[in-house]
Amino acid sequence: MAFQPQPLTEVRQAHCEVCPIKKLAFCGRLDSDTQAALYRVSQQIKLAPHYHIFQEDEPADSAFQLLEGAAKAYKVLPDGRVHLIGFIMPGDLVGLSGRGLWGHGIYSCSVETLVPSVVCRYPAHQLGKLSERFPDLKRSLLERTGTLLNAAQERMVLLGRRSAAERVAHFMVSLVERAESAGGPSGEAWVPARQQDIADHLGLTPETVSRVWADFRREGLIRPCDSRHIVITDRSALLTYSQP
Amino acid sequence: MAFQPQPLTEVRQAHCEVCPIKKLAFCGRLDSDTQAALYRVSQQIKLAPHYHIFQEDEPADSAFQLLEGAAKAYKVLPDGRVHLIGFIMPGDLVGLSGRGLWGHGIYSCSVETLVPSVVCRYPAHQLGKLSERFPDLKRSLLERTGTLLNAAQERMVLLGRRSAAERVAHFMVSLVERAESAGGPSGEAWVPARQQDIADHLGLTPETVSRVWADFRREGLIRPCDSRHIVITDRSALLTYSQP
DNA sequence: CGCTTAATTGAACTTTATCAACGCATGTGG
DNA sequence: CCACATGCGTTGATAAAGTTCAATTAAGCG
Repeated sequence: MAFQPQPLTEVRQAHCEVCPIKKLAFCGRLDSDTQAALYRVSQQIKLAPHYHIFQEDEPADSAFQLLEGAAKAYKVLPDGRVHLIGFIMPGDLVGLSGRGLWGHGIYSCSVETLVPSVVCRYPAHQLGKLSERFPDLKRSLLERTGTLLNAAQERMVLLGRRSAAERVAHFMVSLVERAESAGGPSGEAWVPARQQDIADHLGLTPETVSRVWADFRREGLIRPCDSRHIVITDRSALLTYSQP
Repeated sequence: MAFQPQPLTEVRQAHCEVCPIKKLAFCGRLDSDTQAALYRVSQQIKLAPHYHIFQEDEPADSAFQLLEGAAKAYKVLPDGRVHLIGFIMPGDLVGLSGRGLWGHGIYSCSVETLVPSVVCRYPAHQLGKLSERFPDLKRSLLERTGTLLNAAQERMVLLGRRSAAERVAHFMVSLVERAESAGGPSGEAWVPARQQDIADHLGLTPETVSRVWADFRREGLIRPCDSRHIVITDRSALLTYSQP
C-alpha cells in the first residue's frame, strides 16, 4: 500500500520540560524521578508521512507516544478490507495493546503516520522494568488502558447501532473536541485523513461519507470548506445526531 | 426492562482452593499471600437471573468476577437502542473499565445476569489499596485490561467491516471455543442468551440472526437443534466465514 | 391447558454499497 | 508552460444487504 519513505531521524530533545505534549502525556503527571528514568530510556524520532511505525503481528518491542503530527491505527482482514481502530493524535500512546506484554508480545494492529510526525519511543522491556520500580508508572499505564477500553466500547455502540449520519456527526464532534482540548480555536478542526480513512474508521464507504458531509453542509451544520477541515456552525444539531 | 428479582444471597466459600474458576481467574496465578489478601476483602454472592449487578453511570464501588452462570454487559442509547458489549462468562472480570478508577469512577456499562449466577465481589478501594501493596496484582489487572482492549479492537472490525453471516459465524465459533477451553465437549456450546441479545451483540436484528442461523443449518455447518445450543458439524466452513 | 414470550418466515421497504462518470487539484515531463 | 497522468472527492444510477412490519409457529411456564 504505502511505500516506505525516507529514513527516520532521531531528534533527541533536551528534556521533558520542552515536550510539546507535557499536559496530555501519560508521563506528564509522574513525579520527576519516574519521569527522568523514563526519559533516559526513551528516544525521540522524526518520521516521514506514510511511515509504518509498526505492523500487526510483528514482535512488539516498543511503545510509542505521538508528540507531533498524526497517524492511523488499523487492522486489515485477509481479503483486504480495512478497519481503522483510531486516529492517533499528539499525546496518544500506542503499541501496548498487543497480545502478551513487556517485550514478549505481538502488535495487535498497524500504525502508520499520516503527516510528518515526531514520536517518543519506549523499549518494551525497559517499560516493563521501570513499571515494576515505579508503581505510579504502572498505575498510569493501567489508567490509559482503561480509558482506551472505554473508548473502544463507545465505538462498538457506534459501529453496531448507529446510522451513517450519526457516525459522521459523532466523528466530527469528537475530532473538534479533541482539537479544542489541545488548544485549538473553538468549533474547528483539521482532518488528518482522506475520506477513505474516515470511511474505514466509521465502517462506511467513502461515497457515503461524502454524501453525509454534503448533507450537513446543505443543512448548515458545518461551514462549507475543503474536506480537510471541519468548521461546526451548529453544534447542538450535530450533537442531536451524535447523541440521541 | 428486566425487573429486579429476589434478593441476593452471600455464599461465602471456604477458600480460593475450591473456587470453580481457579484456572481462569485473574487471581489464579497470584502468589498465596496476594490471593489470601484478596480473598479477605472479597464476597461471594449468589444472584438470581436478570439481576442487575450494576448499571451504567452508577458510582463504581466494586469489581466483580463471575464464578458461575452467565451475564451480559451492555450500553443503551437514549432512544432505546441497545448494544451488547459482551457476554460475561465464568472467569470474566467486570466493573473495572469505568471512567476513573479505584472507587472514584463510574461504570461504563450495565451488567445483568442471564441465569442464576455466582459472582465474587471486590470493593474498588480495597482493590486499589491491595494493588499498591502487591505489584503482581496490578500487573494482572493491567494484563486483563490489555486483553479486553484487544478483544474490543477485534470487535470493531467485526462490527465495522463484516457481513451478517460472518458475524454470526464468528459468534458461534468463539462461543464454542470458549466452552471448549472451559472443559466442555468439542464443537458444542450452550447459548446463554435470546436471539435479541445476540442481535444486539452483533449489530443486527433478531430476524437476521434467525435467518443466518437457518442458512447454516441448511448448509450443514451446524446441527439442527434448539436455538439455545450450538453444535458445529463443519468447523472449517464456519472458520472460512469468520476469518476470511 | 391456556397464556405469554420468543423464534421463524415472507414481503415490502430503507439504507448503504457498488459501479461508473466526471471534475478538480497536483505533479511530471516534454 | 502546457499536455497529460494520477489521486481524490463528488454525484448519479442501480443493486444488494439488512431492516421493518406482519403473520404464524413453536416453546416455556403458570
